[in-house]
Amino acid sequence: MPELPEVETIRREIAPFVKGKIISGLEIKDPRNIKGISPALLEKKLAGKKILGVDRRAKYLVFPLSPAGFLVVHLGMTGRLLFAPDPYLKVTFVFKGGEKLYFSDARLFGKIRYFDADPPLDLGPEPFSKEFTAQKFGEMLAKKKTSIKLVLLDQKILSGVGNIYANEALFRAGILPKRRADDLSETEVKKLHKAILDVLEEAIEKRGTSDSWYVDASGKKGSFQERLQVYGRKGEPCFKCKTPIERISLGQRGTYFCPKCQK
DNA sequence: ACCTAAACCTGGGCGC
DNA sequence: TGCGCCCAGGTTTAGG
Repeated sequence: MPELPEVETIRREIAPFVKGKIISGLEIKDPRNIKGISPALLEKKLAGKKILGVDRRAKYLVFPLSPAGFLVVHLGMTGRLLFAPDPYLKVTFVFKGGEKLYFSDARLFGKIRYFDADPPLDLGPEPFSKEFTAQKFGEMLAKKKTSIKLVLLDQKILSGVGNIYANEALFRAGILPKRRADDLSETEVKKLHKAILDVLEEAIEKRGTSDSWYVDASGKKGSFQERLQVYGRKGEPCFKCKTPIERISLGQRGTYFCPKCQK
């Protein structure tokens, strides 16, 4: 599923392609990913607008438009932005000159939105921003009584981390997913803070995790799935201590950990 | 205010 | 081979 590293990989790939292009229209094969605006009005709002660039805010892609407006795309779980269509094509963005960018989404959890003004996405700090310090992270965690795993998935606390990287960061920090967030020691908070940044950085370097659906805009898989240490490894031996990786459900999500390496 | 759980979706994997 | 069941989970919404 696309989390920060996957969305960032796509952003870097499509930015040079779309920047400066003028949207001439949409080809809507299935309108169900278009949210908060009718397909007809979306097309009217986009037609004739120039794309100024592509920003990433957590897992969202934001396309600022000229003379005004913002196109916002969230890939959900199986959403894709592609240079060539695939079998799950839903919406095609057509540019002046005839070039196209394709949005596909098998499970329809992705969202295409439009805002006249800067989109209010209600997100917590970006992991790579200067606001995300170990100290501030600790202050936020101290207010949360729920499990650290669920706090990492809360986009209002820290934005961009999803299920795969939450699991992996907790393994790297040696912290059990069900530990209460407000129970972590200062040392643990620092380790977790570093683990989050490290795992996201490495995953961007590897162009994301193609565990199931994710591919980049060219249709190519990432390679971070080869580096996963706990996610999806239920019953398989921990790479550090050989203890079988366990799977529990937290917040209705698959949660993987090593019962020996994580405390 | 805070937290939990259901709902949204459907392709793919699995068991029979 | 084919059918049916169940799982995957980011975000929103509803309920406690």
